Amino acid sequence: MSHTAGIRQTQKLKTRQSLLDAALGLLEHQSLSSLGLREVTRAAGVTPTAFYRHFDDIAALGVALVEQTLGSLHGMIGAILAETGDSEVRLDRSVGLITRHVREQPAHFRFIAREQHGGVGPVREAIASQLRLFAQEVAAALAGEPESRGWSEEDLLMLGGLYVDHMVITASAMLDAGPDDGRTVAEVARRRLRLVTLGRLHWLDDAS
Amino acid sequence: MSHTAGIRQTQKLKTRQSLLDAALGLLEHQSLSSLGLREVTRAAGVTPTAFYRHFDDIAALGVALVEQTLGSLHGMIGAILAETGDSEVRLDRSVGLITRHVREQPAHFRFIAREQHGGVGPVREAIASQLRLFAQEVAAALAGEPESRGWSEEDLLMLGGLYVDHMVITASAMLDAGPDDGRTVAEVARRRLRLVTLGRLHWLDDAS
DNA sequence: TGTACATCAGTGAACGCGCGTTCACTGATGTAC
DNA sequence: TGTACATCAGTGAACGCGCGTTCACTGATGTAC
Repeated sequence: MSHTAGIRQTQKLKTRQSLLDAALGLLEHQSLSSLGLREVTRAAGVTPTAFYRHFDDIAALGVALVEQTLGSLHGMIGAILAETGDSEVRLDRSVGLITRHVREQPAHFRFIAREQHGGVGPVREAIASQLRLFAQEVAAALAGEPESRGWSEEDLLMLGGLYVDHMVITASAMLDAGPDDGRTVAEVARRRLRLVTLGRLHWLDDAS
Repeated sequence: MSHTAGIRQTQKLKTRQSLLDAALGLLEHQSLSSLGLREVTRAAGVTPTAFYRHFDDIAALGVALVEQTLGSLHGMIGAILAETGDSEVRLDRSVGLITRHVREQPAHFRFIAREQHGGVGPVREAIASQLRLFAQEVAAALAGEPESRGWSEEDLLMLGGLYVDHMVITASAMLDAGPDDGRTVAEVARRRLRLVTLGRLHWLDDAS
């Protein structure tokens, strides 16, 4: 009933986090379905059997990793879109923000890009579910803008999904590119966003 | 020096194809990096050692699979875009063609979607290289259209890449969707394409 | 505060199993004359 | 066409290895009185 965490629980959470961190590190150069339980515990500095105190199997660890990785990004989208100002400026900031996040936490984005269509069902579903949430958040943010007057909810969700997919693609391209090609990737991402935004502005031009 | 294939070579190619087919089948429910050599040979009906007569390792088989899978799709894009007529009709046909291909050869598309960002480097590179080629083909086809007057080569390539990425996303969404949701996926894909096409038509509207 | 017992995160040994790779081989196919 | 030899795709046994999972355990932390 106490609200402060006991020593035991604190230590347990620390070990759990070690497992997650170790796994994320290892996943930078391989995919989840080839990640071994012993490999993870070895990197985390615990015995293989300790793993079972925290997760049923590697797939369960993967799902936890998805939630931790994408959960921390909620709100980030709203923050970008809430900004006012010239659309070109906002566009620059959006791309810049993605670039920065990818450079700061490459392993997180690599993991999501890799497992979005990877071989582990529960993880795929967890990612799809989170990305659907993101698309809804974007749609909700777009709905409040004057440019969205007259848009159906369905179309807003379509556009939100388009932006989210674009972000994932951009992040993935950033990761594949060397540090030199990063600028090129960002520039192409900016142009794509510009084109999509143009399409958005003319979506209701002609109902015939 | 003979131009007709000998019995030996014919048989060897047949076995090689068995290995590729068996692997593709197994990859429907797992990713390449967790695919075992023995697993493949077992499914193909040959001994494990026979594998080495055809490929150095599983990664090499993966690269061959990429070439076989994506190589057969070249030209398909040109065929769509070469069609004349109302843009709405062309758009419908494009989505319809993807839908059909995905339904006919789900394993091929699943493989590409999964390994595009998968854990096997050489395979990722082979896919990226093929998709770059597709983007160039699309750009070349677009260049011939009146709507592309005044477009820089760079922008055409950007748009080509956008279309290709969109196709991959659509194919992947098709695969994830049940047969019932297929219509919804196709409808959303159509709207996205429409929006991108709208953006294309207004790309040069305002140079200020 | 002190004591006696319960809980449970992490240990370490043990298991059976399938893996990738090696090696010497077989016998059908190909080639030279 | 027939013969003698070379090639080489596929075989089958054997290897050492790391895997996931089980089990009984230890000892620090938590709890009841």
